[in-house]
Amino acid sequence: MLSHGHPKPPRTGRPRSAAADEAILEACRASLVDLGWSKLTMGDVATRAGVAKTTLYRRWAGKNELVVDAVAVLFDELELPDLGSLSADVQGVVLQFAALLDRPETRTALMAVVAESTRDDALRARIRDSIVDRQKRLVLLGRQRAQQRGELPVEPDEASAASTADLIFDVIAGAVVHRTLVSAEPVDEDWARRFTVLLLAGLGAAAAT
Amino acid sequence: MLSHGHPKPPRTGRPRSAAADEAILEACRASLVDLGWSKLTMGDVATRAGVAKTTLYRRWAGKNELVVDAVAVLFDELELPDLGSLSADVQGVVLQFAALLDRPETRTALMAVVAESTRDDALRARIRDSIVDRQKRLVLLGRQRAQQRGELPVEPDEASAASTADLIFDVIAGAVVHRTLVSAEPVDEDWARRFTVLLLAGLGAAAAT
DNA sequence: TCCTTACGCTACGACCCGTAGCGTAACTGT
DNA sequence: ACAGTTACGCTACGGGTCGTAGCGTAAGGA
Repeated sequence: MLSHGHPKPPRTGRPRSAAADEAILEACRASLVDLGWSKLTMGDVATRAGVAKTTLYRRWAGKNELVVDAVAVLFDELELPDLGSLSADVQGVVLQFAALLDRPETRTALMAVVAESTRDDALRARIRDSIVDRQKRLVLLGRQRAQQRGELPVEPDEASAASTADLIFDVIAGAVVHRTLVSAEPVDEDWARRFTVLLLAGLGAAAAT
Repeated sequence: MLSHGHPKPPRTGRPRSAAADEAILEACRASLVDLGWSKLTMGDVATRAGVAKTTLYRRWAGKNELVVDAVAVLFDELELPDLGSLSADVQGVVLQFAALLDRPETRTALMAVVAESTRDDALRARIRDSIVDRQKRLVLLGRQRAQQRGELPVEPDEASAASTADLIFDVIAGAVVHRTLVSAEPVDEDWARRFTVLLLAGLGAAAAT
């Protein structure tokens, strides 16, 4: 879904082509694979999608916004499979996130749009809404399940619970991204297992404090 | 030092101006602050540095390589102060790294060049040599000190020791970068303390495995 | 002094940007 | 059926950046 709170879908005139929307996003992802972020151009995406360049500019302000929407849908497939234990759940989501970062579209696009967002608050908000929150949801859901299983205590203080979740989220997402894109080494089962052991042990200690 | 193993410094002819080198890198950092990564141009850097645009291209292949070198020197100031305990050392290096990421030059440049490096192996090697290894050095030094203090056991297996160090490095650097640039929330003393508690407890558990 | 390399400067073709203008297509209300 | 409204495709354009070539000059070394 790319509805970002469109205030006015006008009730008259020719409606926008939903097929064109999907064709453009698909063409954008293909262009990311072939050309990468830096060499991707609006004209190329338009040509691949079979639409006019002006059509792109009627829907997106520029390259940044278009790529965020094109990549965001890939994060929809992130699910938290209930594997029976917190350890297995964490390991599963780590491997799932790593698999997403293995795709050439996300590799080249994710860091680039985050870099752009350091000077563009609206872009950062768009990334947060359509990408980051989708990941953070998994952390919150995973904690909830662990609490139901009795693996984690139910924190009474709501504010501290939220900041702990933020901490966990930054550690998980940050470590996987750094391992994949900076260290450029694979996130395999062995790494995921070692990381999960470290994280859960740390979680227990942090809760005791 | 920006010597990247220059194979042949020619022994004849007019030597390159070292003053121009420094002026260009300084101009590049200033341009990053004012314009950000995406709007930074080679022409603008040349004008600020008071040199001709062709002089830039004689030394750097393009914007990516220039910015890496311009930002790399900022990572020279990273030090591991001996604060007496592993906990204090980790906390100190986290805050130091966060302070570096608070600078507008690094905020806008670091993620951008990493994004570019996903499609450019030579660029990734340059980043590794001049930036990543400078950070990783702190992790190795910190572990060495902790082992001398008896806070960490000396691992007999060299391979597993290396991969553990890699894991720690990705967790620390990844979490700080993600917190700062993706979550866009400050790495203050409280966050650093909570993160350190989590990391060290996890480290102990990982060593026991 | 000659040779070699670096530098500043200008100019250039190529590419991409983002927009304006226009004719046409699609859908809506009367 | 018809007029009103919006989307679309297409062309063209000024503006900007890229990366390079060419030339004359400056700064060292044999």
